[in-house]
Amino acid sequence: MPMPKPRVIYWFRTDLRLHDSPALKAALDLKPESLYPIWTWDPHYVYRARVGPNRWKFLIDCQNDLSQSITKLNPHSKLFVVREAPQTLFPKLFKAWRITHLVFEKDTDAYARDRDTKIIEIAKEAGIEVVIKTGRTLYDPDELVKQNKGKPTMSISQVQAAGAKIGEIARPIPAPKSLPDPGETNLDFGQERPLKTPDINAIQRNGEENSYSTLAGPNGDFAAPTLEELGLKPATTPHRGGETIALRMLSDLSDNEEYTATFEKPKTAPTAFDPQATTLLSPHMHFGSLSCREFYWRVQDIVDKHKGTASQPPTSLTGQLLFRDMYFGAQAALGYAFGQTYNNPNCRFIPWHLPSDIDTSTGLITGKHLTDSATAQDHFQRWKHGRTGFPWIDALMRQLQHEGWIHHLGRHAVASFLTRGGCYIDWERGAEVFEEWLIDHEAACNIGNWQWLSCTAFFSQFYRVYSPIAFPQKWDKDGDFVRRYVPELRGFDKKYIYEPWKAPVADQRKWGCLVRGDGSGGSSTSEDGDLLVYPKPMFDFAAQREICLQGMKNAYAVGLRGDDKRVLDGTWRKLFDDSAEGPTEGESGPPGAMVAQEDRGEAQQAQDETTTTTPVPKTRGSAAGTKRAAGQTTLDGLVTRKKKK
DNA sequence: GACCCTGTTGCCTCT
DNA sequence: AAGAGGCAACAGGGT
Repeated sequence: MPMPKPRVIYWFRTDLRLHDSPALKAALDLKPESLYPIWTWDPHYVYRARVGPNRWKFLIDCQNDLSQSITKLNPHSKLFVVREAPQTLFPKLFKAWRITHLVFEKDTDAYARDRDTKIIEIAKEAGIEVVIKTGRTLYDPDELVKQNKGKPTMSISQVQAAGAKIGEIARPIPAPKSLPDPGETNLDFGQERPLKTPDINAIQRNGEENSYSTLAGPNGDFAAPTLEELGLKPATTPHRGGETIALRMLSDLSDNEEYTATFEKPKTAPTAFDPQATTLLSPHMHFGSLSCREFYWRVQDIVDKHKGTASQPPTSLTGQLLFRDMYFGAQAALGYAFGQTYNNPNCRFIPWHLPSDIDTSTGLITGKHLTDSATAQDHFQRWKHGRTGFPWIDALMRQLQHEGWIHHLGRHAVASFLTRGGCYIDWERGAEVFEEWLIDHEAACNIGNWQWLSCTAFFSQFYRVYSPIAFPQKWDKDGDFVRRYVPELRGFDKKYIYEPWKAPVADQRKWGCLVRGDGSGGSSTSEDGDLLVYPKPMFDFAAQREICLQGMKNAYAVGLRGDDKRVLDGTWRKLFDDSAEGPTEGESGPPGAMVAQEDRGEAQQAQDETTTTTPVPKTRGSAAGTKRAAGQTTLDGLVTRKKKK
């Protein structure tokens, strides 16, 4: 019996490009009779992962651009976006389109591994040959871990040592010059629709989510969806996706040889916004609209030309990619546990405020959090929505929400502020907000960076606290960045731009904005005329910094990791004073840093904004009262609390 | 065990 | 005006 000619599904995921795709090359090397470029509409992304309209928009840009590029190579082809989960869709497609091979790029994200394992099983059962190639990172994360003695990669030197053992980073592969036709694209089968609830992205929508109404979309043409089809609110980001744009941006970068060769990340300005000080290529890296090897070699060839004056990893441009690989290696080694403190052997345990709710049957965080302190909950909301009263922090958070991107050092500033250097709130809360809003959200990098900045893993010098006043002044003495994103303060003298509450009220009036309240009334006009309002700072930063330092010092001295038995069973509390910062009262309690809470119905929980729950006083134990009365809005009186032992 | 060095990106004061 | 040193001090790897 002659071998059937290959009929191949190429499954696009986080590799939305034609240039330098090792997996796509493998598909073409099969010399297929038919090649189907497919995107499957995974309900995990639609309903379970946090994705705001800006990242959706970037993804759809990438899909449309890729589809057009495919059509340019073969007018009969395009990106076929099929609106069903891959687990149920593929068996039907295999049959209907007489598929022989399934090809895709390896993905080591925790969820992706689970999904792909299942897909491989399904394909095997259907007699389909599966071809998987590494291509998302410089090195295969699993190989990197293997060469790092099987341990998660926790420093750049480990990555460099393990990478050296693997060998030279591959040169990019040119884009294909032609693509085979797809075969027939009949859909003579039913559509399996996912459960629409729980929908973690309900708050992102202002319309009905309709993307599962038909397999091939509303026009039956397999087109990429629109934000309207997804029922999403309009996107506000000025940044655009797609391989065409990414390659142009890379060319613009490499045209500027001096910038490319001498780039040092810590010297770039987080306050620059027109244009930004860094490459803006991170979202393209995430969606694969630019290959990391394409970027690596374009830069490295320029660096080699400028020996002597060129910057070196880790601060150089290629160094940034090494950090990316480092975080992928850590994630590949730890799986789901990488994304949380609970049960994570690599992560320090610190009893932050607003701890994650944990499903003890799976050992995984649920995506909800518990409110141990009404004050912390208020701080969190004010941080998230850019009304802390610290202009530098508020400007960054507003830029993040509106544009979906902020400079790396800006991320440091807001992350330090939320966790170890300000609010003493769980880094997992911050990571969730970044997941929701960043257009370049990469799970491994986001989680890793939050652990870094909160000093729970990768980094430990917690006494290096970022000041919301001094830090931005290194680059922006005049406060132009604040004026751009916090327009209420546009008229303020530079002397007060980072500390507007210190300005005399007469000057505040003259400059058109009063500093008062907590920002809950918005930034519109005050009751007395045309004056704008900007909130007072939500705490005394210097005092709060001391509280955090003491808390960190104490937690470090206790020295627990996330997988310590005492963390798992809640008895870690014995090791902390009741008065220590965080939900530390009593000697035993719920797992992790969870706090007792009243039973609440699912419906009630779903009504709360994303992950928040209403504050509930603790009832455990007689001595275990609330350290802070619900509704308390300042930390006055706590700042002089004496040190533990 | 003691010491030293390194670690992408702190702040403040002094020179 | 850029750089050094003090601040009170971390982990991890090497000797």
